[in-house]
Amino acid sequence: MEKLLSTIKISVNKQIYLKDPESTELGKRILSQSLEMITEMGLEQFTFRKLAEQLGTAESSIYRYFENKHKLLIYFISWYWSWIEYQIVFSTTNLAQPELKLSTALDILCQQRNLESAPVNFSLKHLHNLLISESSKAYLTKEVDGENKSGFFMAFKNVVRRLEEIIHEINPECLFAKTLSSTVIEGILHQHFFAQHLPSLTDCHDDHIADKLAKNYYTIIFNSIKA
Amino acid sequence: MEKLLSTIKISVNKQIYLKDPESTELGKRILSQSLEMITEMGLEQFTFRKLAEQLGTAESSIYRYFENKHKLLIYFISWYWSWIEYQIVFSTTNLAQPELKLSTALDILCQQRNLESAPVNFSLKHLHNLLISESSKAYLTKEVDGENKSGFFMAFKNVVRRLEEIIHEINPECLFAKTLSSTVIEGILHQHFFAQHLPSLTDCHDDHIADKLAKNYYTIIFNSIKA
DNA sequence: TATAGCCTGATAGTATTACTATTATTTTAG
DNA sequence: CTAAAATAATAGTAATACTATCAGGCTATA
Repeated sequence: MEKLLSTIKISVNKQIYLKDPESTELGKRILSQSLEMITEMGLEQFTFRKLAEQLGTAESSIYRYFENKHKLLIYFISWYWSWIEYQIVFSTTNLAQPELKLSTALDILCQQRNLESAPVNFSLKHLHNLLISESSKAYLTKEVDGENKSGFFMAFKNVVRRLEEIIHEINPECLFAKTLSSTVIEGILHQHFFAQHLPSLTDCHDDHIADKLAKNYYTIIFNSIKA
Repeated sequence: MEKLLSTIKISVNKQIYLKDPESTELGKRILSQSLEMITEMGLEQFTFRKLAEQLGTAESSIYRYFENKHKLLIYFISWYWSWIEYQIVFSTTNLAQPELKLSTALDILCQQRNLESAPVNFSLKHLHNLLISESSKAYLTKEVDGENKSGFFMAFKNVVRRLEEIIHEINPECLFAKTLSSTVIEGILHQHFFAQHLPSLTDCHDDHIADKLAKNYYTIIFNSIKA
């Protein structure tokens, strides 16, 4: 899997950026440095000015890659879900039992599997933390309808659809597979956040959190659709 | 119930505001007008300056009630969950069957029951929309730990605990009641948002959405904890 | 009835943010 | 080697998120 992963490239909707950041050295530095800064200081405190300072470049150079920090956020989120989808498809294709597909997909969604083999220069650990803390902000805006039309949330919707399909393989009669799928996928991220900051809202704590989350959500999905 | 509701007052943690907005005419106007403006233009576009303009007052007068718009958001969210908790407790106490408690609590959480009897001058419909679109932003910040220590999220945590208790009444052995409860409560709000803006992520659409949500989440919870 | 104090409204000011524009310099490609 | 593209440096603007000051009106108590 590692070898294959090093040959594929996750591609992101071209409307999200002005200039492909993966295509130049500066672009790559923008990605890795901004990811680190956003996870460290939070999206609200992060600005292109601070990023330019850290990179020893000009604000205007960054604006040539991304219109604003919201688009940069969407870029990371889109990249993340494309990568998750790739892993789910790669790991579940050819599995005979749909139950095994479900547990495999959940392992991937909960980051139970190894992260360290994707073909990028930025930190996947940081990316996961970005998703945990910031991803809801990407769509909870007044611009959501326009951005949805532009396909900015396609990668996320594709992952929801993949899980939905696995659910329907287990029980084709299930009438709430979309709701269950999106609830669980969002829920996993929020539970990570709760474990770090609001622990009374979750049963899944620091140690082996990915394992616990994957098991609990497996039970929730599997039992929900069995009746 | 209506009579009783008109005599109780939902109280909000005093650290959230500088001066109780329910205590003066201006304060009440701040609440109802800001609620309308936030749901209309979104939290990001909403400013105290615009609010002051609409109210025909000065920005500085508003700052005497709330430190900033984040605190105002927390005020509304806190008020909302206190009110939901009140309704859940009021409606489920003395019910014999825990399954009925569950469906009652879910009806309330999904807004399946009548909203129009709470003792306030602001719109509960707008408040619900505020929660749908903005509530996650209250805690997805770098200040979450400090604000949690100050008790700003207590009202929300209480509601999660109420649902958790009902789940444990149905099955005291359930090992993931907190996760299930917080996932469903957050999920309900997000499903409302998806129905409005990202419909491919939900099975619950416009017509009778509250009813569908309540039924689906009842099935999800009930089956999850039965095994 | 006087007076002290609080609330409000008006005005002004500051630091920061989120950009846009211009131009000079460096890098790269043919 | 030259043209074009990319970058860096500088400057500037409108808006935001406040903070500070002060005058006028109303209100509670002595």
